[in-house]
Amino acid sequence: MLKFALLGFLKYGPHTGYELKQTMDKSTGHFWRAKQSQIYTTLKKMEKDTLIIFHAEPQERRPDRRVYSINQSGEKALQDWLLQPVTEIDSTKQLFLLKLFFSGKLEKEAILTQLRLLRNLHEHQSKLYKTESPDFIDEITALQPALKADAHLWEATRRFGEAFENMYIKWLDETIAMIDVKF
Amino acid sequence: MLKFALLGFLKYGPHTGYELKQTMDKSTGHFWRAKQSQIYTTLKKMEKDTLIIFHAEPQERRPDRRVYSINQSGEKALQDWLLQPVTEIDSTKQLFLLKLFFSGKLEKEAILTQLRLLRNLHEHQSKLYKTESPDFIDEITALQPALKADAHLWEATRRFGEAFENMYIKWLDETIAMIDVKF
DNA sequence: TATTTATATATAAAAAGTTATATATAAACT
DNA sequence: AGTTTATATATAACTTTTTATATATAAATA
Repeated sequence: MLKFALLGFLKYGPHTGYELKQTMDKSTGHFWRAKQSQIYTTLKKMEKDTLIIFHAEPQERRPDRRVYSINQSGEKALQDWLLQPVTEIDSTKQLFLLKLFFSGKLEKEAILTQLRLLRNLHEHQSKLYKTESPDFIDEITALQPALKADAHLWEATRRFGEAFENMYIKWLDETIAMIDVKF
Repeated sequence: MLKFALLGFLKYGPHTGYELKQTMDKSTGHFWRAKQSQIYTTLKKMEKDTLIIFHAEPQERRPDRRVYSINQSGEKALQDWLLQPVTEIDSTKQLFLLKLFFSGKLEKEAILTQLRLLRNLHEHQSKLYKTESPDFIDEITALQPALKADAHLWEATRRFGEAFENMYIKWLDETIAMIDVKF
């Protein structure tokens, strides 16, 4: 699936592997990220499959910079994927829930400690979402009117993150309260 | 991480690979599942690493039933993992958000179609959570008082699923409304 | 001045997860 | 009577992802 993320970014313009990593971390990082090594190997494979091309910029005493661009068959693959009807809910692996599920034999305080640690982490994440520039849609629309729809959808994914964190913190608070009472 | 899920289930008693698959699908299936092939290969590896043992029950005209049990080093590995302080938020890959993020150039109706398809799926999932036996905690506590704490934590994971689905549907409705107005 | 961070490439090895396949019986359904 | 589902085992091949490592410069920070 990383393939489609990379095609998506390349649709906006040519990028090197390094740039794709930076861009991805900053934009889709909350719901889709990849290690640098995976990005490089996936780009290689995509180039072999002729979804993208690259031109090499020679550098002194370093490997060439490989600037990748999407081509027609890449654009088609991206479009097909975007239009392919959604048939399944994303299966999300929640490692923390797995841990909690098997924590029945731990001491009450040990369970509460884990829940409180996670609460701090989500509190922090929640603040990050809330401080992300709230008027960037207007800014982008002013500078690049062609990206107006894109900006609205990017903002929708940010709102998802915000809603997710709010839900998570509420659930943690309720679970902490439940354990306080029942354990 | 599947290793810890399997250790967790084996802590409750011996299971075959087949039984582990069934039990996992029914209990942690919403936030952690695995293919049968992965379960079998992981059990093999865990046995080699002496976290679990098995005794073979011969069967006629079939491979032996391998009934796996957790041993002391498996119990220690599980306990260490449960008590290891949580330091990170689960990184959840949301394929749908990725798709939406890159959908800015699609027609309005194409985006709305995808959002509505996903809404149906989440509506269905939400109902599943709500119809899961609400008084199973009392039932388990009556039959097996030793599992009281476990049952409360299992119920907490169910509540998470319910809260997640509610949040998701609300976000989908807001996003559909936003697109209706802004696109 | 020394260390760290950012820029920039890339590969090797291992772990985790998916898809496909093979075998076989019994019970339930059409 | 024929098909599907549930029970039960398991491997092969492949894809995806993570972890670790190697190289090298320039700029910023301590």
